[in-house]
Amino acid sequence: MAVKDDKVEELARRRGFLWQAYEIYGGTAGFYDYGPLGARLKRQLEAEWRLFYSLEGFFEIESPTIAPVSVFKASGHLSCFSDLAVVCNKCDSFFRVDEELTAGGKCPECGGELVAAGELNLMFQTRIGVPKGRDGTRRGEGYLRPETAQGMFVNFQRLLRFNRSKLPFGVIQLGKAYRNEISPRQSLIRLREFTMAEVEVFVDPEAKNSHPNFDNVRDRRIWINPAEGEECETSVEDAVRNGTIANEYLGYHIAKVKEFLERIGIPSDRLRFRQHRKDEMAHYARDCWDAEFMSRRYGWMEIVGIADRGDYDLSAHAMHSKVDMGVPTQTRSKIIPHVIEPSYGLDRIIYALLESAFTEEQVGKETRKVLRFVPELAPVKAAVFPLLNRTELKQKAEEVFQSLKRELVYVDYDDSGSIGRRYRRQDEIGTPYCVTIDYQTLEDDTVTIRNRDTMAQQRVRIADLPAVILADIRKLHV
RNA sequence: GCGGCAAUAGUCUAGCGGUAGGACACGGGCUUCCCAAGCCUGUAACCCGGGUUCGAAUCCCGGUUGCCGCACCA
Repeated sequence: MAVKDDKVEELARRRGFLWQAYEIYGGTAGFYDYGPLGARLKRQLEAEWRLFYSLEGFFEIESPTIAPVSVFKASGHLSCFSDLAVVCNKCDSFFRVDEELTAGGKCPECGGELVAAGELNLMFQTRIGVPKGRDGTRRGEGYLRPETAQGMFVNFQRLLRFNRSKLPFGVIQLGKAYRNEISPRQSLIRLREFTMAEVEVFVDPEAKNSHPNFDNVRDRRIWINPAEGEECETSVEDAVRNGTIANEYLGYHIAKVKEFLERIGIPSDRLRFRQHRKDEMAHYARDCWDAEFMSRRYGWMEIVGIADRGDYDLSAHAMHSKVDMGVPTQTRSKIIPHVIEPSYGLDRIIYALLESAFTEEQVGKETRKVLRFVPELAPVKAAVFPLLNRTELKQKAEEVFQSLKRELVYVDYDDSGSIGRRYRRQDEIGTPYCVTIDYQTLEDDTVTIRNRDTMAQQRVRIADLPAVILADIRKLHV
């Protein structure tokens, strides 16, 4: 609030998309509220995502957000998150303990002495049930999940049986995850509580190079930034064949991620796929590509991670739980499937959507601000106005409003101020269609539909209104 | 976490020790036959807690939040 805000974020706050959480108590960093329009935008994004992966034949589950410590001992999150931290007693610089940096060592910044600063744990810890046993021992140690993925791995046996013991199959999960970030910043980019949408594809490791639908994506063009070599545009097929992308499954899902992001309105010229270098890869990953969005405000930012997790998770849970995660095969002994995981950060995608939808243009002396959402995601699908503030027009407009609402649900009515002002209000929240009732309507039951992007109007019969608007919305779904 | 800077209506801001002002937005009314027009009118703010002072939005201290840099981002 202090510094002049970015226009997109100012609009998002003013019009009810995004608010700092717990504002009346001064706010809490890393937490955001979605206001009425933001929540609607997000719900619709989630619906599109479900639809997209359900069409792949994947099934959705919903696991708890709290898990006992044993899950994270197995997954590696506990040890990878619980490193000790040291702090310099001279300049207060803060470091994660490693071979070079230990308590008693020298600060690389100023040469001061490093002292232990406690545990650096990025997971929120909690207690499940009564925190102490009769003998005084602590128990019920639990954590808020830092990713939704573990819920799918720990249920692998159930899921496999559900799929009648066949590979491959895909499972999706959408929900909150929590990371106690040291310094959350940049609005929706680094939150402490955020929404993930994760896909786990379980595949026979020997089948990773023969995805049944690879033909559908082989010619897709993608911008890649590989760990070694130059950033370039390439086809999915070439990147897989020359080994830049490790296998067909990974290539296929990179292509699907791009398809989804384009569908929801992220322009492809602001998208690239960047490969992680060995030293930045997560503890579970063999290969990892980030879908990155070019933000005008923050530069390249990760919005989706597509990882080849190998058999890391299933093997780890098999070992810790002593439950067999193997899958019987016809010709070989049991195998542990590999996992290909596209993991979407939905809040970051909401930010990317807001930024890429936002445009300003000069109309006469005024600046017209428009959020050019794809109609599927627009939080208000249509608005109905009486041309003038006259009883007979208002009555008719109210009728049209009520009937349109039954079809489209998310419809606004507005009779305040001039017609131009009302168009602008709707432009600012991205409403794709504005329906205006004028005197001709009273004579022949036709209205004008005004298009958000072109500002052009067409006259249609009231009876045809829902069909005309729905047809336009569905056109985008081919 | 560290350092620097900042915090005034819904939004953007003026004021910088002595009655808190504007613009836009928003509500009500008038006007208006299609793109933020005009007129009248109304609502609305000094981040929180301490201190200094006769008096604090203003100065000092602490906290919170935000921005920038460093670190962190499994």
